[in-house]
Amino acid sequence: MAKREEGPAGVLCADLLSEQTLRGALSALQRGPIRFKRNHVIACEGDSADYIFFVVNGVIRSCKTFQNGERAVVAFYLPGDLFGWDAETRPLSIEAASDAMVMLIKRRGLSALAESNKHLSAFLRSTISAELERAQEYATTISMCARDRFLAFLEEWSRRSGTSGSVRLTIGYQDIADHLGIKIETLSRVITELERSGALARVPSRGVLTLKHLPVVGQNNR
Amino acid sequence: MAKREEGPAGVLCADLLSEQTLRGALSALQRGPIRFKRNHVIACEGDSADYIFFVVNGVIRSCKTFQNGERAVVAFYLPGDLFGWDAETRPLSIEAASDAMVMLIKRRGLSALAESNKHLSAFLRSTISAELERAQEYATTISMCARDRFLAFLEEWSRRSGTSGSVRLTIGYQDIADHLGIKIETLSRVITELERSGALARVPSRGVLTLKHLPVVGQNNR
DNA sequence: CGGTATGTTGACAGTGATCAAGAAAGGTGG
DNA sequence: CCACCTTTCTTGATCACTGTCAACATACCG
Repeated sequence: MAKREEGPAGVLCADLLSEQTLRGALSALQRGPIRFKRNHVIACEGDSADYIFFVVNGVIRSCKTFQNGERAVVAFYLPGDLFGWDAETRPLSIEAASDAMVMLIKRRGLSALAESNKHLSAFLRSTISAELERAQEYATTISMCARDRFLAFLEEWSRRSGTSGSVRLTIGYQDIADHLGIKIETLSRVITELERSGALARVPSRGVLTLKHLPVVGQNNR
Repeated sequence: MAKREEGPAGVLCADLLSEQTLRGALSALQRGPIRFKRNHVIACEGDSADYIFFVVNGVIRSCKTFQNGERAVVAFYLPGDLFGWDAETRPLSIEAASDAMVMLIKRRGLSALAESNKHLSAFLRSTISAELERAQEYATTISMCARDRFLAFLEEWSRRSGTSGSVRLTIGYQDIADHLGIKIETLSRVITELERSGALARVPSRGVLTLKHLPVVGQNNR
């Protein structure tokens, strides 16, 4: 589960690659990788969902923007993640949370391919299941206070990005705040306070947080 | 999408039933329906997930209980819902939020069946996808104020239960509050205030809320 | 170098949590 | 059917956390 930035062709999953025909069929369905700059909107809420996405590098966010300008960042996708397997029309917009490279895969084509290939079919099911489980774990933070939401986020980010000890946050605070459902000022204060209490060390250079110790999450609520 | 309480055998999906062999194979995998009383714990967090569940009637909740006794209700499942397709071990506990009848289906068996039946395979994928989409829609409420969270909940409940105009809440306020990440006192106040302002009418009898009009959700945040 | 985007800090206000008490509803046994 | 008990919901007073507004600091970029 370490790094999976394997480049254009050999994409989806090591197991799947062993099948020569599948590999060929897949490469016929995919476009890219395409480069996106930070904050570029890759797909809009309401668009027809013709493609699913594979993150080669960078971070993608899926989010909803409300009429009043507020925004909820529902999820982040990291290198190796396959996502966007939604309904016919996208319920959320897909945007680059950092400079990123993304591969696009035809949804219908992949769907058809899954009909005839049971490995692919099982793989897709487990991929979606895993995302559902993450979404549900995220949902358990709804009753937590700002500090615990951030710690839960850090924990998940650390786990998913495969790093240990130090966590490199390559996305902006605004994105994190919108993901946690708190304001950026509150996020800033939380981080400052964690640093002051010695739970966290901030490396001055480039968005790198080093966590020294994680206080238990889920003890306090709002 | 109306009522789907079709009883033991003819369970999963109308399309699937047309296949005689599938029907037979499925009935070999399922147990039940089993009756559970309100608050009965059907499966615990950490248990191995040998079965998935099909709700025949009543309401099931999946939730996480924290060390401090706080609880987060991640999702409710209504009659017709198929769920519990998690990892090997359950990330959440499964409990009856009202008196309910549930069918249990062997996970491994269904998984094996899906390998050889592409309709079932596609059906499972779309079922999980739909749940993911609901979880993500739910996630967009994380930044909302108590009132808007409740309204979003009512909207979803109304849509999913297939009623229009009047919504019958067959579950307790505590469950709803824990689902929305607010305290029961706050929930009570929100409902009282909505009623006072004329947005909602409460039918005195038995947990039946009649909604007259839904104010726009997502305008205010906390 | 200046300008814009991003993050930090302070003062204050508002929402929701907490604590406490009471009311209403459901269930049980007489 | 009523008395009693338990559970669930309601309401009030107070407090803590987080949002808001504003000013400033810092980093980034042409």
